[in-house]
Amino acid sequence: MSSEILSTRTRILKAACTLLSSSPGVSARMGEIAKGAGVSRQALYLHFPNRTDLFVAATKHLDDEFGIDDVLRPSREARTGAERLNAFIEAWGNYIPKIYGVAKTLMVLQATDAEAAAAWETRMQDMREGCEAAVAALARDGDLKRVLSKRQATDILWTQLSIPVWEALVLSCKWPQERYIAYLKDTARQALTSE
Amino acid sequence: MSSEILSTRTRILKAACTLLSSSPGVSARMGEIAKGAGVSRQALYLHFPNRTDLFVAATKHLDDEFGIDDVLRPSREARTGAERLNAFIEAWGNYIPKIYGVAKTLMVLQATDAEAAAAWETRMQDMREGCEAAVAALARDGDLKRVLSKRQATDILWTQLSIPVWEALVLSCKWPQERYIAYLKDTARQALTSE
DNA sequence: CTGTTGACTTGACACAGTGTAAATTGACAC
DNA sequence: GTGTCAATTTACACTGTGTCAAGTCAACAG
Repeated sequence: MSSEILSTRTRILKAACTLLSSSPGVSARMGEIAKGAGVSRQALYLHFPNRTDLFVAATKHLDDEFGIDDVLRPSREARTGAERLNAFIEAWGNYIPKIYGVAKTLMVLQATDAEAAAAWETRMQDMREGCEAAVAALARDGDLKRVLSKRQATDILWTQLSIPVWEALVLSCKWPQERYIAYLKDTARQALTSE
Repeated sequence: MSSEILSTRTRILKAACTLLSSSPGVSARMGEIAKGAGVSRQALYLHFPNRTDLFVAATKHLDDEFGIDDVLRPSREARTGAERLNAFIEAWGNYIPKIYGVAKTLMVLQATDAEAAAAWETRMQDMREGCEAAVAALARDGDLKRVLSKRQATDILWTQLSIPVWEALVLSCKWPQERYIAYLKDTARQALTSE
C-alpha cells in the first residue's frame, strides 16, 4: 500500500489543504506550502505549473479524499423529488465546511485570475447539476410551484446553496451547522414546492 | 461652485471608482488609478496612506455621491412593518449594482487584508441595522413569524440581501434587476411574516 | 522682489512574492 | 559504471506596493 510513503505531489497537496483550511482566504504563499510539505519552494513547480493550478488540484484532491460521489449517492438514489431535494441539501450543505478553506481561496483568486475563475465556474456548474436534478425530480412528481420555470427554480436553489450563503449564516451569524441545514431545507421547500 | 475644478483627492477617488466599476474585482493597480486621475503614482500616497485606505475612501465617496441617506429615507418613513421591509429591500437591492465595482474589490481584499476586512465588516453591520429595523417593525405589528426570534429573522434578511446573493442571481443567472427585487420581496415576506 | 509654503513630480530604491533557469546531488535501474 | 529521474540550491527577472529625497512650480506674504 502507498499508505506509508506519500508521493511528494500528495504531500504538497495535503500541506496546501492544511494551510488553507487553517486560515481560509489568506491565500498561502508558495514558500509556506513548500515548508509545510517539507520540500523546497522550487519543487512545487515540478508538480504544478503555477499557484492557481496547485489550488485547483487541491480541490480535486479533497473531492477524492472525501469521496464526493459517495457523499452525493443518497441524493441520486432518492425516490421522490422532495426526498432528493432534502438529500442534496444535506449532502452539499455538510460538504461545504470540509472544503471551505480551499474553496474560499479559489473564490478569492477567481477575482484576479482567469484560470481560477474558469476552474471555479466549472465547479459551481457541477453543483448546479445537482440542483437541476433535484428540481427535475420535483417537477416530475408535480411538486414544483406552477409559477416557477425549472430554470428559475434551479437558479434559486443554486444561489441558496452557494458558499457565501453558508459563510453568512454559519460564520458571520454563528448559526450551528444543523440549524443552517434545517433552514435550507425549510426555505427550499417553501420556495420551490407547491403546498 | 466647485463644479469646475475638482480637488486632486476627488479626482483620484473618481478615477478609482470608474476603474473598479468597469472591471469589478480585478483590483486596479495604484499606477492605473494615478493615470486615470492624471497624477503621478506617488501623489496617491499624499492623499491616502495605502491602497486599502484609498478603496475604503472610495466607498464613502460613492455613498456621498449617491446620497445613501436619501436612498434609505422611504424605508425609514414607512408606516407598517411590511411596507418598511419592502422599501428597504427595494432601496438596498437597487443600491447594490451602483456600488458593486468598489464593493467587490473590498470583498476580495478582505480575504488578505485585515484593514479591508474591518472596513467591510463595519459596512455590512450598517446594512444589518436596516434589516434589524425592518424586522423590529414587523414584530411591532405582530407580523413576524412566531417561530423566529428577531435575531434569526435579521440573520436571514441580512443574508438574502448580501451582495453575493445579488451576484449569483443577477450576474451569474442573468436575472433582470427587477426580477431580483421582486424575488427578494417575495422570499422575505414568505420567510419572515406570519401572513 | 524675495522668501516661504504646499502640492505635485521625478527618479531611485527596498521589499515581497511569483515564476524561470542552470548546475548539482543522490538514488535507483539496468 | 552509466543513464535517468526527482529534488535541491542558487541565482535571477519581473511585478506591484510603499518609502525617500530632491526638485519644480504657483500662490501668496512681507
